[in-house]
Parts: sequence; C-alpha cells; structure tokens
Amino acid sequence: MDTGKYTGILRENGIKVTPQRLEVLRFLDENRVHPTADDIYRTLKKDNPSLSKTTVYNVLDILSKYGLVEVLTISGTESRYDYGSTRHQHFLCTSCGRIVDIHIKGLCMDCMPEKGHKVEEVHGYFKGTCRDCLKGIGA
Amino acid sequence: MDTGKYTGILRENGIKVTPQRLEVLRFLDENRVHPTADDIYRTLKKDNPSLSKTTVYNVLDILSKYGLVEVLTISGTESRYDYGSTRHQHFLCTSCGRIVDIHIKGLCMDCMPEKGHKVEEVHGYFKGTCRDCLKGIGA
DNA sequence: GTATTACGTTGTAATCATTACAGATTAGGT
DNA sequence: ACCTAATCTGTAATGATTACAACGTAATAC
Ligand SMILES: [Mn+2]
Ligand SMILES: [Mn+2]
Ligand SMILES: [Zn+2]
Ligand SMILES: [Zn+2]
Repeated sequence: MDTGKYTGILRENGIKVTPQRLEVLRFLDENRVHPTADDIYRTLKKDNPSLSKTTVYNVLDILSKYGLVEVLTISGTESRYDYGSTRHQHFLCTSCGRIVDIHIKGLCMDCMPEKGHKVEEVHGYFKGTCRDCLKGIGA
Repeated sequence: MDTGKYTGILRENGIKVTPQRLEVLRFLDENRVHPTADDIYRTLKKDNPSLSKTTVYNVLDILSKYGLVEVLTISGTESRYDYGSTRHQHFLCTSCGRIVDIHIKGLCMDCMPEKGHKVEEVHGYFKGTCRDCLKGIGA
C-alpha cells in the first residue's frame, strides 16, 4: 500500500509512527514547493479537522532533527520546509515569493573544514527575479 | 573629523543625512559582529535616549536598499546586519549563536544565470559548531 | 484484563521580531 | 528665518513561533 512508504521511513529512523507524522511527511513528499508550516497546516486541516498547528510544528521539528526535512530560512520572515532532498541550492524570487531549486554543477560548497569549524549544514541562497516573473508570467 | 566619513558615505549615495543614520552606520562599521536590530537599538539608545526602534528598522531598511548593508537571514528568527562588505560567506554556530565570516577562495557562487533567473543576491550559509565551542571556549 | 506510564496531540495563551500608523520634529532649500 | 517634504518617535497591530497544561492513546507492568 501507499501509507507503508512513510511508515517505513519513520520506523527506519526510530521515530514513532502517528497519523499526523505520516500526513506531514506525505504532504512534503508530494508537494515539493518548500511550503510554510501554515501551508501544510491549512491543507491537511481539510481532511483532518482536529489537526493542531502546534502538532505541525512538532512534527516538522522532529523530522528536521532526524534529517528527513531541511529547514530553509531564506525568506527571513518564515521557515520553509524541504523534503529529504539531495544536495541542492535555493533561489528566492523577490517578486512572486516562490523558492525554486538550483542545481549547481561542480560547485562543492561542502567539505571545507575552514579554520577548524565543524560544518554540519551548507546552504546556498540566491535571490532575485525568477524567469517567469521576468517574462511577466509571475504569480 | 570622524563623522565626516559617514556623512560622505550617505551623501555619495544620495541618502539624506540624519544623526540617526550616521549613528547606525558608524555602529555597523565599528561592530562587525552581524548585530541584530535590537543589538543596535539597545547600544545606541544609551547615548541617544530618544532613539526609537522603528527608526533603527527604517535606517537599516534604507541602508540595505542602497546596498550599504547586507541583511542576513541565516538565523531564521531574526535578521542580522553586515556592514558594506566585500563578498564573503557566513557560518552560524548553533552552539553560541555567533555568526563568523567565511572567506572561500576560488569559489564563485556568483555569476550563474541559471535557467534565466536574474540573480541579485548570493548567500553562502554554513551551520555547525565553531572552533571556540569545539574547544569548550564558546559563549 | 486492568492499572500504569510515557508519549503525542490539541487549544490557548504568551513571546518576540517586525510593521503600520499618526502625530511631532527636523533637514535643506528658499 | 520660513516652508515643506522627509524623517523620527511611541504605540498599537501583526504574524510566526513557542510554552504550557489538559486530554488522548498506545505500549508496558502487574
Ligand atoms: Mn529544494
Ligand atoms: Mn559578514
Ligand atoms: Zn517570480
Ligand atoms: Zn560557537
């Protein structure tokens, strides 16, 4: 079945399985647009009226602690969440607010033990105007 | 004199000169620790009791619009401000909260017209544990 | 099978950074 | 020394996130 996929992911990471955790995980997997906590909450609330926003935050918290989701602070005003994800960078369009993935080839931002700091996360944040907005198609 | 330095910087950019703007600019120049708006406010308030926090935000706003300061969103919870500055990257220590400059040689994160997006800002954000905290000296 | 216990969820209230706004003040040109 | 537009100030509103306490649930102990 389908729910088995996310059950497995949680189990493999030693995270207790709950319906709320499964739903958030599934939403992030199926909606790769770097949603906010509120985006997730509002959407899931429709089929799950008892869902609490606190729970969404709690779930996102634990998922990020276990490295299943990445927290993006690129927008400055709210956190955005990215499912699992191979290493890639992000571009924030200051016109439409969308965050798009950027894949930079041959750019190793990782692996630099600069001055003895222990690096655990690497983020490349670009800002500007996205292609669609440049063409006048933007949101 | 000394205040002339910042007066000149503002004039060159066509920004009207006010005591508040001079003070914020001087503070950022002399305190290169990526302070928050509140850090700036609390410090300047001592010698300038009538200073309003709104003014600090307004000044930081205009300075960033003219490219005189860079706004960092690395911490996620609050903006940090960086004076003028040549191109460099930032490392956030998740233990002590300090943001330290990282200078990566030969790494050009700039100049990539990826997929037609117009890139206006480039930020390299690293997170982890800083050297001092690793040694147990951390704040 | 029931009591115990730990963990998760929920709703509400608090927090904290930032923004909105309206009235007082000031910089810069006349 | 005026005038006017721009700036500054204090307070109130906003919005995201966190704190907290009551409640639900599911595993474990007896
Ligand atoms: Mn992404
Ligand atoms: Mn810096
Ligand atoms: Zn856009
Ligand atoms: Zn540190």
